[in-house]
Amino acid sequence: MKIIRIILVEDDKEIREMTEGILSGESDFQVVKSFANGDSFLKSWENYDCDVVLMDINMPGKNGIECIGIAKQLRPKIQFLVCTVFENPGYIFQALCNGATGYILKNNSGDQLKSAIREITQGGSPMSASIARYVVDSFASKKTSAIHNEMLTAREREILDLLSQGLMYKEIATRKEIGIETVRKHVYNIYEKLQVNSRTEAINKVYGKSS
Amino acid sequence: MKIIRIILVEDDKEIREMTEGILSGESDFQVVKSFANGDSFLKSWENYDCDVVLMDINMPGKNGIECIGIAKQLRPKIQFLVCTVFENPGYIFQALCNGATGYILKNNSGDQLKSAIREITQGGSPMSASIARYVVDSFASKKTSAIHNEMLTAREREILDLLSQGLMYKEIATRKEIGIETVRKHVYNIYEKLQVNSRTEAINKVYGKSS
DNA sequence: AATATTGTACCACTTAAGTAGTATTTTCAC
DNA sequence: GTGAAAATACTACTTAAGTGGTACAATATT
Repeated sequence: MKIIRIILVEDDKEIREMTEGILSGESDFQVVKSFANGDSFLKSWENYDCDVVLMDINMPGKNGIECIGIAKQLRPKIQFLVCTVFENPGYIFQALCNGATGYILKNNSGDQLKSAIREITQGGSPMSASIARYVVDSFASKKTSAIHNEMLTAREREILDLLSQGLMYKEIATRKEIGIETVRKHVYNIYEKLQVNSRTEAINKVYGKSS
Repeated sequence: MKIIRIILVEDDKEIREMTEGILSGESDFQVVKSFANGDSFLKSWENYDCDVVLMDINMPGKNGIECIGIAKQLRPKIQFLVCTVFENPGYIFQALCNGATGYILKNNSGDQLKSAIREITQGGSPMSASIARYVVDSFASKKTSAIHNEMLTAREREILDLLSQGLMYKEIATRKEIGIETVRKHVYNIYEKLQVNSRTEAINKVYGKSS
């Protein structure tokens, strides 16, 4: 059995020790080091080999999100699992953008924590139910774009897609095997339908700018 | 105990009947209707009250993703749980954008299917491990933008921001109270640093475009 | 069969964007 | 205060993008 080596970063002493207790009861877990705040973590975490870092967010000094941002770039293979009481969407997305691969809430049971750690080492992304819902909902908002899209014909959507990739008319013409003048006309029609008058405006209108 | 009413959409007869069997064994589940394809689902699904729609993707006629897009707009409160063999990122994001709240793979066990259905009705977003990882990774890629951003000066980032909004050089010049030639120069420098040669490329490079 | 839509194509024109230099001033760090 | 970096400004030029027509063939739609 492969041992999962874990670093703990948690400022609350009681929670930290309790977590250590929960994890050390498992034969496939090994807590190699605990840190009481982000600053001390950043100072010496690289001296400890590990697979997973269990990270609190709210801590004196550098917070957990910043720590992840810094540490993930140095060791991209290490999985960072956020464990916090904060269910705030801002924190969630920041953490994920900075390189966290999982995000669970502290009110989860010990069993859930254990399975989250196992899941994250096996290519999953454990999230508490409400967190996952926030994440998934962040995609749903982009649906509006599709509404605008319905005004466009299939061909126009294809052109718009290439347009959004930054291709020149010439390149679009080549790819679609049509004349550049035809591309020009399609684009003209697209802009008219979308009520815009430049490539960038069209992209912003359709492919959105939500987050 | 609240009964969860379920609609099944699945073209493979064997899988459909097996799923019905699994679900009907639970006292809190009730399969109110099964459809063998997207077209027949769209035709009459509104006649059946339900809480959750379990949706396959690959089907003759309209596929599951399209069905979700249409149905979710009519009844936003209903939860759509995709259940498919496809682990393709394109499908995943399309499904979520169209209104799916969960996405699980068919190789999941019956128990996992059951808990996914319960989770989705309780405000969660069940995803198979690998699916969740795809979703989470889609956020991480945006971090790279910050790296590129660091190459730019504060002023250049301001210009780039306006650029991304589709403003003309003239407008940018007015807003920043500088000459249009200066804008031109800034943009030139930005493009050089980002190694691109058009507005759209720059935007794609910095403000993401992963999916 | 008649009509509307869509995709294709061309022309002529205007405006905006991008390229590449040089030069001056401001600002910030040392 | 000197030097480096950044912001500003100008000129000159090339290329791409956008505007607004017309026209015709291939598909839908009715």
